[in-house]
Amino acid sequence: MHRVAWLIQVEGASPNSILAVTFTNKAAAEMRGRIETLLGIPGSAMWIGTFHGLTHRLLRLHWRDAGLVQAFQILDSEDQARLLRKVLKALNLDETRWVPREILWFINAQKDEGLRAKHLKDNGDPTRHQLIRIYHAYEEACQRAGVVDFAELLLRAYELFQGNASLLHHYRSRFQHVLVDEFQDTNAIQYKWLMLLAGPAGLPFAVGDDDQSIYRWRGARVENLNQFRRDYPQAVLYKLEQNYRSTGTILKAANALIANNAGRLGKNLWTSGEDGDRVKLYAAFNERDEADFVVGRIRDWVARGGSRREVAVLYRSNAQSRVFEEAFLNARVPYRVYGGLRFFERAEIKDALAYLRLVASRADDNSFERVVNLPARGIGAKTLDVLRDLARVHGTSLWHATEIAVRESLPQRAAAALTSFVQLIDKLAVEIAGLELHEQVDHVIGVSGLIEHFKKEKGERGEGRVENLLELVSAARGFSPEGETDMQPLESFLAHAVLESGEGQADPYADCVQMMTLHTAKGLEFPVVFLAGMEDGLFPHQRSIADLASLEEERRLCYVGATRAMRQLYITYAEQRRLYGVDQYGQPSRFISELPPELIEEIRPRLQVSRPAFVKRGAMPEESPSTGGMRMGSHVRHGKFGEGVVLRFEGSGPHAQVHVNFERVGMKVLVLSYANLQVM
DNA sequence: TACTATTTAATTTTT
DNA sequence: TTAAATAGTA
Repeated sequence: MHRVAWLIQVEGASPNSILAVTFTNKAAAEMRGRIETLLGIPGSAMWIGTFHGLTHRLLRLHWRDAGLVQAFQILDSEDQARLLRKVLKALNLDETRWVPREILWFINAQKDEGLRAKHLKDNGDPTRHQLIRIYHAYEEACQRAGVVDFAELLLRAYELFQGNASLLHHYRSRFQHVLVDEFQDTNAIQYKWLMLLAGPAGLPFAVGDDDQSIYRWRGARVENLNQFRRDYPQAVLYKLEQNYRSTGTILKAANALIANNAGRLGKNLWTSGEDGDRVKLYAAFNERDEADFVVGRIRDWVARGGSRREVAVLYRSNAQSRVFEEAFLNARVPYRVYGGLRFFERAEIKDALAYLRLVASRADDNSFERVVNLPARGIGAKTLDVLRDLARVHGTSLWHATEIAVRESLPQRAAAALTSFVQLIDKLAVEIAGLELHEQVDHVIGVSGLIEHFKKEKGERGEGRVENLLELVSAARGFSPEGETDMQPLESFLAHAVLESGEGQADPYADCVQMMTLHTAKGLEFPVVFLAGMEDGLFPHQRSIADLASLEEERRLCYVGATRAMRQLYITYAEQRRLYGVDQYGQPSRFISELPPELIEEIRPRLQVSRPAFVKRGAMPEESPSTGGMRMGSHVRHGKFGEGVVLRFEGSGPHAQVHVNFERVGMKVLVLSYANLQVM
C-alpha cells in the first residue's frame, strides 16, 4: 500500500496505471480502503481486486474477443460438480469408476496449469485418455451453456491477452505498475497472466513469503518466486526480517521449526521487543479435556482484563471445531467460527438465486434443474430424463425442451406440472420488470413458493432458512455494483454472489473468541493463540506424512499458525481422541519436538477427566485428591495386585475411579481414594 | 412421486 | 459423528 502511495505521490504515477492483485475479497477491500485513507483520493481509478475479480472484469469488457456470450454466468464449485455429473451421465460413464470429485480435481489442475484438453496427450494411458475425453466434453458443455468456472476466468483472460496483440498492448501500456500480494500463492496460470500483462520491460512488484506457502495442493507454486527473479534479473530482493508482531520467544520457536524445511529462500525473524512468556504445552487426556483447558485459560485471560476477540483457537481441520463449540457453549463463552459454509453457498440462497437466474436467462440449465421441482410440484426424475434427452437431441436448453415435451411426449400430469412451472417463471419475469433489485428478490422468493416451502421444514432449521432468504433481500438492498459496468443490477448482483461468496461480516465488533482452521488464519494476528490438536496424524495430517513435500507444507502451516500469536502461544494435544466416532490414541505431533525445549513450558494436566459433561458444574473439585502426577499410561503399583498401567479415569471427587490393567491379574476398576496407588 | 431409512465415506480453501 | 447420497416404501 505504501508502494502505491509512493508511486503516486513521489513518482507521479497516474492512479490509472496501477493494478494491484490479491487472493481474497477481504484483502482487496482492505487494500483499497487503506490506499484511499493514505492518499485521500478515491481508489476507483485503480484496478484493485482478486485475480478472479479482475479477470472477470476483463472478460465482461471483452466478452466477444474472449469467445463468450455477453450474459455468461460463473459457476461456483458446486455448480461445476453438478455440470460435470451431467456430462458424465451423457457420456454414459459409471460414477463409481469415474468419480466426479477426482475428475473435477483433474480438470481444475489442468486449467491451473494453463492446459486445455486439446493440449493434453494420453501417452497411451487409457485412464488418462478417458479423463481427457471427459475434459473435452466438459469444455463443450460449458461453452454451450455459456458458463465459466473459476479456473476458466483466469485461463480465458490469459488466452485473451495471448491471442490479441492490440488488446494486450493497450493494457500493457495502461498498467505500468503491476503489484501482487501473497505471491507464493500464485499458480502457473496466474503467473503467466501477470507476466504477459507486465511485459518483459515491465516493473512488477511482488510481496510474498515462501515459508507461508500453504496452498501447493491447489496449484500454488512457490517456485514462482525464483522464476520471477529469473524473468526479471534486474529485480531487487528485500527481506523483511524484523517482526513487529510477536514476542522473541515465539519468533525463536517459529524459526527453529521452519529451519527443518529444505530449499527455503531463507530468513530469520527477529524483534527488538521483549522475549515474553514461554510457549505453553498442554497434554490433554482427550479432546474434551483439551477443550476444557482452552476454555479455562480463556476465562483466566478475560478475568485478567483481556478481551475474547483477542483469542484465537486454531486447528487443522474443520471437524475439530465441534468439541470446542460444545465446550464454549457449556461455559457460556461467546465464540465465532470462521469458515464452513458461506452465505451465498447455502442451499436456500442458491435456490433463490437459481430462480432469479432463470428469470434473467431461461437457457440456464443448471438453475432450471435446481428449482424445477422445488417446492415439489410433481416433476420427478423420469420427466427430467425425458427433458434432458430432448434437449440433447435438439441441441437446445431444457427450458426450450419443455415446450417440445409438453406438445409431444409426456403424460398428462407431468405436462400440466411443467406448464405451470413455465408460466410461473414467465409471470415472475413480467412482474419484476422495472422493480428495484431488492423488490425483485423479495417478490421472487415469495411467489416462487420458496418461503412457504422452507417454513414447512420442521424445527429451527426451517426458520433459519427463511431468515436467510429475508437476509438475501437486505443484501440486495445494500448492494451497489462497482466498476464501470453496463450490466443490469440483477445480473451484476448474481455475478457478485458467485465471486464473493459472502464471508458474513456479521458484527465484527462482537467480543467473541475466534475459531478457525490454520489456513483461514493466514494474514491475521491475535494476542493469544491456541494451536489445538497437535498430534501426528491430525497435524501433520495422516495423508501428508508419507510424502516429504507435503510434510514440509504441513510444517509451513504450523509456522503460519505459530506466527499468528503476538504475546501468548499455547500448544495442546490429546492422548486420546474420538474422531469420526472412533477412539484413537495418537502421538504428540513431531512438530512439537522440533521446538527448542527451553522455549517450552509444560503444563501438567489436572486429574479428573473422562466425562466432564456428566458432572454438575461446581461439583468439580479444583484439585483432585492424591493423584500425585498420575495420568493415563502411568505405571502404578498396588499393594495387592502388583504393577499395572493406568488406562482411564472416571468421575471426580471422592468417588473418582481409575481403570488399571495389571500385569498379573488384568483389568481392575478401583476407587482412587482407597486404592493407594503408587506412581512408578 | 414424495418421503423415510440406510449406507457410505471423511484435509486444508478462495474464487 | 455426521452429512450426503442412495435405496426402499407409502
